[in-house]
Order: sequence, then structure tokens, then C-alpha cells
Amino acid sequence: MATGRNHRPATSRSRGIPEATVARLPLYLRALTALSERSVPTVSSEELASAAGVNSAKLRKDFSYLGSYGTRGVGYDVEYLVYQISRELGLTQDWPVVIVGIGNLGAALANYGGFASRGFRVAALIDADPGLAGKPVAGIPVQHTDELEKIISDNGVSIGVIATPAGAAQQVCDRLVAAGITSILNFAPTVLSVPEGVDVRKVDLSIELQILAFHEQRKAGEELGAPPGRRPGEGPEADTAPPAAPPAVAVTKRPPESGTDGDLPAVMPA
Amino acid sequence: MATGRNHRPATSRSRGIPEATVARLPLYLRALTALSERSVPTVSSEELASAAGVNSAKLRKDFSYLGSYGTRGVGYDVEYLVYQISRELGLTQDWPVVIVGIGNLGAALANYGGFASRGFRVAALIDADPGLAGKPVAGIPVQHTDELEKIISDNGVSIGVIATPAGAAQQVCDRLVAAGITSILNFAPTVLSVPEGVDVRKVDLSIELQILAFHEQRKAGEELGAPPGRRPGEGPEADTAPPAAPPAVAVTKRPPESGTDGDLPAVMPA
DNA sequence: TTATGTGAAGACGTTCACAGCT
DNA sequence: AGCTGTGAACGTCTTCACATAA
Repeated sequence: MATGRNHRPATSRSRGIPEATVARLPLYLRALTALSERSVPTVSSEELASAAGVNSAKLRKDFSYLGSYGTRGVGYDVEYLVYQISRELGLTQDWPVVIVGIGNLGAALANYGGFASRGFRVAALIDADPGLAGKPVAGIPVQHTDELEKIISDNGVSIGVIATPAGAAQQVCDRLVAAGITSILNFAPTVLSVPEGVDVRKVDLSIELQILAFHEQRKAGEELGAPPGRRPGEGPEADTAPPAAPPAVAVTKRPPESGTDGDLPAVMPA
Repeated sequence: MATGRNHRPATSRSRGIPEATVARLPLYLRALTALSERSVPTVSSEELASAAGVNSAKLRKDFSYLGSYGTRGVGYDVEYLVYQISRELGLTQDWPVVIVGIGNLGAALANYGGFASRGFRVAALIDADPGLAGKPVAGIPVQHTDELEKIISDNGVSIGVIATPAGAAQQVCDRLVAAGITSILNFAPTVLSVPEGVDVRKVDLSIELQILAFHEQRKAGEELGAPPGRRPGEGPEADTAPPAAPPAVAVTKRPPESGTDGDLPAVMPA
């Protein structure tokens, strides 16, 4: 997943819903919402599972953690399930959200339809660039970073989205946390450190691509009838026997490590 | 995760690297690259783990799948590890990527620094809007969807990024796959169906926020000294005893399901 | 008869704790 | 003396298969 935890040992508390299940509830909810809009009254675990892209046993097990909301021999009532899952996820209440860092990505997030439609409300857009201040993005005027603390406390915001460059992320994070935010969605390619009790999830483009590249590489290898598990690449690789010893300055071949630029999300400074 | 699988039973092939480990390699790589830029020659599992935000036992176990690249009593050679991980991930080769759907999000992706810096090269930007055709985004001219197949085969592209609205995603996906793409990173909030052998990973904003909301809701409950596992909300909830029976049209209270708009990424049509 | 709900089995992932090198 | 590498223990997630209910 393009994704980070930050919790107590997962299935922590006695009647707690497993983390893996929580992560799938939004998927079910989306599929159910689509059915609801088509006025489909009931759905079987098989049908719903296929719409959500999981298998039906998993789906039934997931739902069993929420309670017994189905009817044997029939299936699940769509409207009822939509409501139960929404409530379980906390979407029956309103969640004001602030987005910090209004570059291309921040603007994309601000415009994101899925926000408004599910209990989330963009309460404010914040950027460090004074030139942006006052300019509306997605109909919401951008405010300057100086206002951050005030905005958060005035609006009772508890969820923050960080879409700044990597270099600014930890600092922004600290201010958000100090201002009372307890859940953070981080788009900057950095590991954020936060105090106990604050949740961080990360979305990291570059990581996702690298994972794809890994599998892509394997595919290319298998095509050529390579022995299982090892792609052909440039020889027997992790050469069973320990490498000729970690050389002081590598067996390199790598390009000169492409400057300092590193990994930044596409944004203006914030 | 913000993230989806699509593989054979995970640790499939005999000497295969566990999926969970693969997902962490990019994290280690980033931390190592930072050390490399600061010319740090070696690093211990403890230090590196802390920089990557994992614990050291996990990191050592992960590395053990790659081979024995460390030196007991000393630690790991930074440059050497950077190279080994890069190679394992397939980043020593060049991966041309196409981005389909050049709205705010697509533009953000095109500008993303992390792309270029790690073996990925934006080979083309594609959008369905004829008005965009020819206009440069991040220095690359946008091309029309009609050219999709040609672009992919001419450039030998095997990785595609979908940043279109949900409605267009499956169709774009089908064309990408037909044109020969075997790895897809999907930003559209839809379940894509693809043939065997094609990898899909998804990044889904709305899902991440919903997961945060779930935990946020729990926190709010616990503060008030609620019994473990159940937030106070609006009564004893999944009321232990089966619900008064799945009512035909729900116990509702839900708002009128906020239009049809649903969940779209913030983009222009593509 | 049909489809849910769930124990039990199995696969996978993480953590522990220490043997083995340097 | 110090830190890696890894079996073994443990926990979590998935899948199976069937009893249970409509």
C-alpha cells in the first residue's frame, strides 16, 4: 500500500476491528454507494466482493466484525449497509480538513470531488508563499502559514493534509500537531516523526512506482524462461556465496546519483 | 496502503522476496540516498531503521532476503547497499512512463521530482482534451489520446499512470493494456479489472482519509472514558443482538447521498 | 435451496533473542 | 565488544468449508 501505519499492535482492543478490515471498508462503501445510486435494494457477498475487487470470503469475514447485517439466503440490504459502514468509519459526522502546501498537488487535492462528498470539508488552504495569499483555489482563498494555528483552533480541525516539499514537511507537521491536529495525511516523501497518539498515513508516488518496477523487472525475466525467482539481469546476483566483501566504494555502475533534488512533490514552496 | 495488490499468493516463488519487504525497499533506499549525499560511509541497522521509520529487527530481516550485505560488528556499506537495492528494484534501468489525464493531478505528477531522479522518465503526457494538445506541462507537450497506442509502442513503455476521472479510467486502462502496458498506477477511485499478468497499484486519497477518520473517531471516544473498542457516538451501536432486521429502506439519517458527482480525482477530462 | 456467519487451518508478517562473525 | 543474520515464537490476515438460518 502506499501507506503507513502508526498504531498500537493493530487488532488492539478487544472488540476492535482489524486494521486490514478498516482499510477495506471504504472500498465496500464506494461499491455500495454506486449500487445505491442505481437503486439496487440488496446484494450478495459474491456480487459486492466482485465490485470491490476482493473475494467473497474476505468480505463476509470483514462484515462479521461489524455485526450480522446480512440475511441468509438473500444477501445484504444496500442502504442499511451503507449507513452502518458510514457510521463505523465516522462519516456521519463532518470532518474539517486543512491542506498545507498549495502547489499542483495541493490544488489537485483541493479540487478533489471525493473530499466534499463524504463527510470531509476543506476548511482551509495554507501556503507559505505570500504571493498566493488571498487567491482562491477551488473557490477557497489560500491563507498564509502564519495563520495556521489560528485556523486550526478556530475551525476545530483535527485532520491535516501535508502537500509541501519534503524539506518543509516535518516542520509543518510539528506545527500542525502543536496546534492540535491528531491525524495527518502526508504526501511529502519523508518519514514524519510525531508524538504518540497522532496518526500518520502516507501516500508516496515514488514508492508505488518502484514497487511496480520491481515486479515489471521480474516479468521481463520470466518471459525469457529464467529459473524461478531470479531475473536474468546481469548474472547470478546475490551470489549465494557472500559478496566479494562490501567494497569500500561499491561495485558501482550507478549514475552519479542525480543531484540533490531528490524526491519532492510537485509544489510551490509552502 | 494506499495501495492495492494484484499478485500470485505474495511470497510465491521459492527464492522470492516477500511483498512486504519489497514495499519497504524504496524507504530504505531513500534513507540511504540521503546518507550517501552526506558522504556517510557505513550505517548500522539501528540507525538506518530509525531513519526509515521501521524497527531494526525488521530491517535486518528484510536485508537478509537480499543476501548478506552487512559486516558484523560494523554495519552496512551505504554505497554498496544503495546499489544492491537499486538493482533489486530494477532502478538501474530506465523506465519510460506515460501519464494519462493531465488535470491538476496529472500536472502535479508530471512535475514530480522523484520521477526523474530514480530511473523513471516521463515519456509522454496524454489527455483527451484537444485543447490541451501541444501545450507543454513540465516541459513536455501534451498529446492527444488518439496517439496512445503509437506512443506506447514507439517508446517501449511498460508502466502507465492513470490520473483521469473515475469514469474514464477503465477504458483508458483497457487501451493501455491492449497497447502492451503491464504495470499500472491508478489514481482514479475505481476498481480496475485487468487480465492476468498485469499489475495494478492504486493510490486513493479518499480511502486514506476515511481510514484516518475511523481512528480519529475512536480517539474522540476514548478521551471521554468510553469502554474499550466502542466510541460513544449515538448509542450502543452494532447492538450485540442482531439489528431489528435489515429494514427495507434503512434506519437512515444519512444525508441524501450528495449527488451523483461521487468520487473523481481533480482533473480535466481525459 | 441459497447465501450468510464463523470456527479452524494455513499463509504471511513481525518480533524476539541469540549464535556467529569481524 | 559489537552488530549482523536468522531460527523459532508469536501475532495477524486470508482462505476454507460447513453449520446455520431464512
